[in-house]
Amino acid sequence: MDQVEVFKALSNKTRLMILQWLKEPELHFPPQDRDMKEVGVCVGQIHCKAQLTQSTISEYLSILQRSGLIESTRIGQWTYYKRNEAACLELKQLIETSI
Amino acid sequence: MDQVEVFKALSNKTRLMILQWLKEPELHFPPQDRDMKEVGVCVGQIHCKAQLTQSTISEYLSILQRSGLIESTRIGQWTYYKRNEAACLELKQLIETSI
DNA sequence: TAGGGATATCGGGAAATTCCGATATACATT
DNA sequence: AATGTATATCGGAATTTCCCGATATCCCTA
Repeated sequence: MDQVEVFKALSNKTRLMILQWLKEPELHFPPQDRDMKEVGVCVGQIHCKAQLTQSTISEYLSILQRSGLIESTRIGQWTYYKRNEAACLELKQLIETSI
Repeated sequence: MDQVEVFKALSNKTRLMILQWLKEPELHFPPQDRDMKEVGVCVGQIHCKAQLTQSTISEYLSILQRSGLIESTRIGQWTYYKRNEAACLELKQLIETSI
């Protein structure tokens, strides 16, 4: 886990919000066919909520994914993103010991 | 505490190192007249260790200070920087609950 | 296989960040 | 007052980030 890369990923209001929304997806996104806990939330819903263009959100999701904090699953035409809870925990522990 | 500002401050290798050095200053810096625990470490020592120019280090210390994670004391011609442990704790707790 | 919907990628302008050298300021000593 | 030392600030070139519109890709359905 690259600390600097993770902090860069988190140093943007929108990306921070996305990570927090994905913590409790049922609370922040309308119901969808697939189970949010299992597969996550599709890009379109995140795009709607974030109020930035689709291309920007897609890029931001990539940045978060590269940092390791979220992961994606492609199902049909949809890509679902959810938190990587193991990585989030690792980050917290890293911060706990290194900050 | 502005989360985005704090993460920006931490999204740089050198600034991250500085914050970590200041965690145990006696371990990372040569002895000095003033008590490191009390007043911190002077800019010159941090500059020496960081291998960047004095002006860059001075700016980085300002960024860390604006984020709230460190604080400074001026004594004579020296400015000593030390961690703001309360703010560091607040950050950890914020991350614990919000990430 | 043609068309449409969901997402990713590309190219780019504007703004921010990185890091520098030069210079200013502040303080101590002589 | 003059000089030397420690730090801060300024101006700037190079790079990165932000966010967009346009377009490409992928997948589904008719």
